[in-house]
Amino acid sequence: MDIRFYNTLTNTVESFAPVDSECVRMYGCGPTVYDFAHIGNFRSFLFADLIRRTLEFFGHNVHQVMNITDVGHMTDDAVADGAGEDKMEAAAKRIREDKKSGKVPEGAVENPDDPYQIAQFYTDAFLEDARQLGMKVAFEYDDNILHATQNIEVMQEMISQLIDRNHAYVGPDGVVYYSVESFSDYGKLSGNTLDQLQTGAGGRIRDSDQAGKRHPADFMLWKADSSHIMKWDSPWGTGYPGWHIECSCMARKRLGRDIIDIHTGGEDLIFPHHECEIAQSRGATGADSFAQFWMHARFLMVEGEKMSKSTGNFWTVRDVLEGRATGNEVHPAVLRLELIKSHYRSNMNFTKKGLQDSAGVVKRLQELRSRLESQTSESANIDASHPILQAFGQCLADDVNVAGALGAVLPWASGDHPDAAESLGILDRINSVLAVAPLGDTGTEQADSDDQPDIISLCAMMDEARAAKDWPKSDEIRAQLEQAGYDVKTTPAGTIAEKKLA
RNA sequence: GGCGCGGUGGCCAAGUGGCUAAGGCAACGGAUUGCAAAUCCGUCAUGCGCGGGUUCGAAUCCCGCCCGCGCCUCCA
Repeated sequence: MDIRFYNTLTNTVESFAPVDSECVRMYGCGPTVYDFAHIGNFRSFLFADLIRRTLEFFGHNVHQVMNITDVGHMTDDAVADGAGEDKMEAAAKRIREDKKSGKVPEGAVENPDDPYQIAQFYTDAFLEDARQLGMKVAFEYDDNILHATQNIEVMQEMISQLIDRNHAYVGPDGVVYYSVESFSDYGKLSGNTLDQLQTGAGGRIRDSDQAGKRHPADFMLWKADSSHIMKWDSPWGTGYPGWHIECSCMARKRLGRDIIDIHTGGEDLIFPHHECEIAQSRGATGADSFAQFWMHARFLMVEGEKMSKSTGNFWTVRDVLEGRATGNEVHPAVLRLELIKSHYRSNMNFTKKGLQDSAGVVKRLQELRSRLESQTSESANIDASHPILQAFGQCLADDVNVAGALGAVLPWASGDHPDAAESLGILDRINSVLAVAPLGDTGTEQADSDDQPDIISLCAMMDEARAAKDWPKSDEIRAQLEQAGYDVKTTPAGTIAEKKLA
C-alpha cells in the first residue's frame, strides 16, 4: 500500500517510506507539565497516535517517542528568551489555590515549592488522561516518554557540538545562542526568510532583549541564571536549557538515529519550535535532514470559537469525561473518536452535538462487537485484502482520512454478518486503528447495565409496574433512569438500563 | 504586510475532471410498542463560499474576489 502523508516541509502530499525499512521512527512533541492538558493538546497527541496505528495497520514496526517538558522556561512573552515568571513558580501558586478549592486533592503535591513534585503530579495526570484515551505511547512511559530534566547532559553535549561547529556562540550577556545565519535552511519549514522574520516581528521585540544576539532571530540554547527555580551546572554557568534543544536531543538519543522518519506536533509549533529543532539537529549532526516528514495537526475550536480561558470554553480531558463541559458524562472512547474523526489538517469544531454523534458511532461499533461475540468466541485472522479493510486502509493511507474510513466501516457494520468469526476479525483490525470498540487493550469495557444496585432495582421495579400495567409508574421510573444518564430499553428479558456514552 | 491551510445539505464529513454528489447525526413518514427506546423500511443537496474562464463535460483545473483559521520569538 502506498501510504501518503502531507509534509509541512514541502507543503505537498508525498509517498511515505521509512529510512530504515525495519522500523519507522517517529517523535512527537509532548505536553508541558505545569497544568492539566486540554482537549486541544490531545487532538494533536491523538493525531500522532493515529499515524502510529495507521502505520502499524499496514504492518510497519513503529518506534514512537514523546517528550515531557518539565523544565520551567519562561512565561513572559514580552521578554525574548528568558526572564519572566517561571512556569513552575506559576504552577506552584496555582496548586496552592487548587488545593484550597479541592481541584487538586490534599496530599497530591506535598510541597508545591518543589518543581519536580509539580511536574510529576501533572505528568501522572497527563498519563492517566492519555491512557484513558487509548494513546499507545502512554503505555510505554518508562521506555519512550522522556523527561527533559533527565536529559540535561545530552543537551549540554549537543550545545557543545553546536559551539564547536560554529552554529552557536556565547553572547556578551553570557547566554549561549544559536546563530540562525550559520544555518542556511533556517526558515525552510515555516516558509520564512530571515528578512521576513525580522520585519514580521514588528515592534514586538525590544532592542534591550536583543543586546546579546548577533541576529534578532538567534535563539537561546543555555542561559546561566542561578536564581532560576530549576537549574543545572554547565560549562556556561549554572542555569537552564532553551526550550527547543530538548527535542533535538531526546529524539536522537532514544530513536538512535540522526535522521528520523516522522516528527509531529501542533501547527503552532512549526515556528519557532520545529524550525529551531531542525537547525539544532542538523547543525549538530551535519546531516541534510532531521525528520523526513513533518506533520502538524490544526487547532481545535469549541462551539465555533477559539478555546480560551477567558471565554470559559477551555476544557481539560477530565472536564469533558466528568461532564463539566457538556453536562453529561462522556465515555473516553467517545472523546477519542470525536478528537480523531475530522481531518487533522482542518480546524475541528468541538461541540456537544459532535460528541453525541460520536457516541452513536461508538455505540454501534460496540454493539456490533457484543453481537458478534455472542455468536462466536473466535476472531478469524483476516488479511488486508478483504474489501472492507481495503476500503478502510485506502482512506487511511490517503493522508489519514478517518472520515472516509468511517464511511466505509459504518454501512458494513449495519449490514448482515453471516460469518461472525470473519466479521469479528475485520472489526479487530479496524479497531486496532480507531480503538473505540473497545478502547482499551485489555478488551474489558465498563459494564452495560451498570452494576449499581439502585439502577438494577429501578429496572426491576419498572418490570413489576409494567407487569401490573401500571403505566404512569413505569413512565415515572423510566424518567428517573433517563435523568440519571441511562438509556432505557425494554427487552424480552426485561428492562435494561445502559449508561449513556455522552 | 509576509507565509500556510480551509470554505460541500440543519450539523459533522467523504468525494479533487465523467454514471443519479459516500457515510453518520438530526428531521420527517411508516412498521413495531401500553407509551417509549432500540431495530427495520422509506423521504431528505438540479447543487458543492462568490464571480468569471478552460473543457464535449468542473465541487474537482485556471484567474479574480469574499469569509474563516494558524504562524511570523508563551502556545497542541
